[in-house]
Amino acid sequence: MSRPPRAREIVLDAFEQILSNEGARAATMDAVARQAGVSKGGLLYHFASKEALESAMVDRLLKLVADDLAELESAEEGSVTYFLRTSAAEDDNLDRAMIAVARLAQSGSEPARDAIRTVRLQWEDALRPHTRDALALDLVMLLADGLSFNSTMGGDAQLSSVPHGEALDTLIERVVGLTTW
Amino acid sequence: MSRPPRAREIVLDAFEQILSNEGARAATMDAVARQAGVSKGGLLYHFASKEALESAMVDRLLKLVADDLAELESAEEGSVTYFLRTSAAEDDNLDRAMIAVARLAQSGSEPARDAIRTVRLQWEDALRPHTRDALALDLVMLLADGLSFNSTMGGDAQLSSVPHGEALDTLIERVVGLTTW
DNA sequence: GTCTATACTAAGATAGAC
DNA sequence: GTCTATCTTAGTATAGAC
Repeated sequence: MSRPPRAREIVLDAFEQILSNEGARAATMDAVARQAGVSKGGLLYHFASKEALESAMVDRLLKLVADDLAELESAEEGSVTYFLRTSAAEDDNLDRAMIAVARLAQSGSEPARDAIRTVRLQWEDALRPHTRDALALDLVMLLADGLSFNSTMGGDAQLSSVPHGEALDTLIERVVGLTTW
Repeated sequence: MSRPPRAREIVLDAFEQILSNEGARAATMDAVARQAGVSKGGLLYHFASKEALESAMVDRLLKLVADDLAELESAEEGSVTYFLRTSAAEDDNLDRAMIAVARLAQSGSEPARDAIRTVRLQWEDALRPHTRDALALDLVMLLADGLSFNSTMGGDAQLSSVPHGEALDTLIERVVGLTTW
């Protein structure tokens, strides 16, 4: 509690970064150790196996989502607007963790897939009181899934046709108008 | 042209199936050969490398999308309805190929990622004439991304909260009403 | 608490028999 | 055209020095 072990976080950051930038295939123990600036032995002191590393990544996501759910409830702009806006982001801690865990999930990690499903349900429960009806909630969730999916597919060289900036703001505004009171 | 090589397709089916059901990590040459009922040597006669196998999978997707774009144009129910309905499907050839290539993309294959982006643009271009404006088109595309994303995350043990059946039909109907003439 | 050295395993690929 | 056998490399993990 007093002071979190720092090296663990650095290693986890490295794992997250490689997963995001290069995909699960490239996220080997070796690559993670190199990126984190520690030796393979050093890595394995902190995380005894790859599974342990993945599990820690999932835990990080769950923690960040718990924080986000609190944010969401108190968001000045409204919960749904906040949710959709942040679903499109790529550069905060939560989204990086989300992308990393999504990559693990698609590569075959069951715990990662469970986590993705769990956090989706948590967000859905949190937004239910703020949306008109079940249909409106479905629309909001699917839209967020779409935005999130495009974040994971984007990567560096994106320049895709997915709305961003002002177009995205307008879209969110419209959808919020349709789904909330 | 006269008769397509049958064994190739069987191997490709096996690859697709393992990618969909177990993820990219499990889709090894060995596993594909076993599933296809051929030996490793036999597999490598048809596909000289894993890269060749992945490339063939991408080609299959591009081919199926080309067919789908033709279907979409002539769909009785309307292009947008057709598009959204099929984006939620999981059990036709196109969707299986889409899920397989999405898994490859997330695991780190650049060609797979390019393919996903390409087909998204193709669909977007095809739907543009059928939607009200840029914002409506964005909404339709993101909704389809969300539906597609949930297909890839679902897998066998789904039972998730993603709309299906009648709820999905209603949602699609509403969105089509909002985005088309 | 972090490193080097090394063992073990699995994956991708080749050679050549049939 | 498909198989068996084998090689190489890369990835995970262990042991033990520092």
